[in-house]
Amino acid sequence: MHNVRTRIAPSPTGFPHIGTIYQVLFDFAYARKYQGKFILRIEDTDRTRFVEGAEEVIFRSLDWFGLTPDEGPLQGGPFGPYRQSERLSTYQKYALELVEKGHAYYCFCTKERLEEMRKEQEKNHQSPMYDRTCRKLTESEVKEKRAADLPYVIRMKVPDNQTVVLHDLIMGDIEFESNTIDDQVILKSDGFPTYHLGVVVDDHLMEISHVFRGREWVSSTPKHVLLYEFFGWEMPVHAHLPLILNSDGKGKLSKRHGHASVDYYREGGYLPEAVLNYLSNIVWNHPEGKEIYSFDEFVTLFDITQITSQGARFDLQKLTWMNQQYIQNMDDDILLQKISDFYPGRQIDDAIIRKLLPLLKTRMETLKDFDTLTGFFFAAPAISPRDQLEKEIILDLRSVLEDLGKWNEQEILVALKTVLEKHSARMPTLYYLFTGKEKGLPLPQSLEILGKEKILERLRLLS
RNA sequence: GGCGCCAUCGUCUAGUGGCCUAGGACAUCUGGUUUUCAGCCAGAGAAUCAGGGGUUCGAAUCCCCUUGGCGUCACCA
Repeated sequence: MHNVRTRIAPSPTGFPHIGTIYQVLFDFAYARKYQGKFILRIEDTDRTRFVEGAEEVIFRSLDWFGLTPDEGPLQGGPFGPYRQSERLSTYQKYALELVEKGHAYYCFCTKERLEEMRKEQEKNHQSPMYDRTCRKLTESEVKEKRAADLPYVIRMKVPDNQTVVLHDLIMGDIEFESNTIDDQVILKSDGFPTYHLGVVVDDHLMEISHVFRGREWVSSTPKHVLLYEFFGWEMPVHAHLPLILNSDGKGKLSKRHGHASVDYYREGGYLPEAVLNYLSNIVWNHPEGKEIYSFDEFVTLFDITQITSQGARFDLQKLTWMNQQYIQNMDDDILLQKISDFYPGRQIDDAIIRKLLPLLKTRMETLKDFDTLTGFFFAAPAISPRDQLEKEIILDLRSVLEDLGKWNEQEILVALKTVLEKHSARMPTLYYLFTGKEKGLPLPQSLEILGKEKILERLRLLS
């Protein structure tokens, strides 16, 4: 096998989809596994859908997951440029080569005509396909139209009655009848290539060895197979990954769902390693049945031919559970770092948080929970007693805590219990009085950490 | 509709002809620990392996059909 080179080829048309990361996971892992390279190529060939700034968000997202490419627009490399809009002349050259070889042809049909044609076909219950009108044009007719400066596209000339087979690493061989394949446009009238020409040319030129992509691509892959044949190039190994479905099972995970976006996780306090773990686990199983495993472990153990063949529904609940597991088992120093990274610009007292960490770890599902759990440590909640009973409890609390000899967890607990018993109240009441919420971090430890002075002061303010 | 893919608990899956009266995880429910909430521990319910035919001594596992789901049919990727 020659050098492993994998790639992700997103188009900058919006926020990065979690499905893109799912693909990159395999690109990246495969490249690491075989000491290869992982390449990022920006497929910005659709000017109508181009979104300003989308490219930067892609870079940032990959970095956040630790899936930084070895080659790409940012890091450069020997196969650049890595942006398709900067490679236009290349595609034009190859499109022309195909025309010369008789594998492609000029098409002058207008959009209106094509639309009408499709309508007609649908009415007659035929599958919509280009009717090959321009394929019949003579050389001189083409010359004439070109001279008249008519807008044109270049289409691939799909052969008749041929079986096109796709060898897929995961799915095995899949056969297609060439008669069902459309004479796809490969070069648009604006001089930009379509996806089909773009990928094939670039994957070849960039010496991509393995293409991992979603299953939604298999039906257009025979076109790519043909293109490789036309050019006389060796086709990279293809592996089509099972789709990630909406949690209701209806269709591909769509942008309608907030959690389809990579930002949802970063902003929601999810850990990239947990997300990656989850993403790999929905289609791959650890040989020992483990569900929590590191990316490195995944890299050494996974076998691309052994991943699941079914589309998997996205289960945010399970991801959240995994995230909680990661937090719970995380080294204190690392967690501390993650927390302060998550709240940039905030002055956080490391000493206090370090003491809270053991209490926090089993209670934080995401880093975002840090705020709700520890809020009252940094500012007294704006509350007041809700009834006469609470007023009395506060008074008792003040005197009992004031008299406390030692300010530690055990003593505080005894004191709290005394007050509780006297009024036959329950813990949640105290939680409300101290934190503004009826549940949270263990109270005795929390009060100890916060300190006697602060606590008494707050009680004074309450009464 | 054409073409292609897929089909095991609610969800993700294990399972590659006998070890399966189908295992694990999430979720759900119950009990225990306990200062609230978590966590942890123990346990329960939950899949006639989509349905129907074969093949075989034997099928969740192999074959066929049906059904269902998904994908795709653009000068979008």
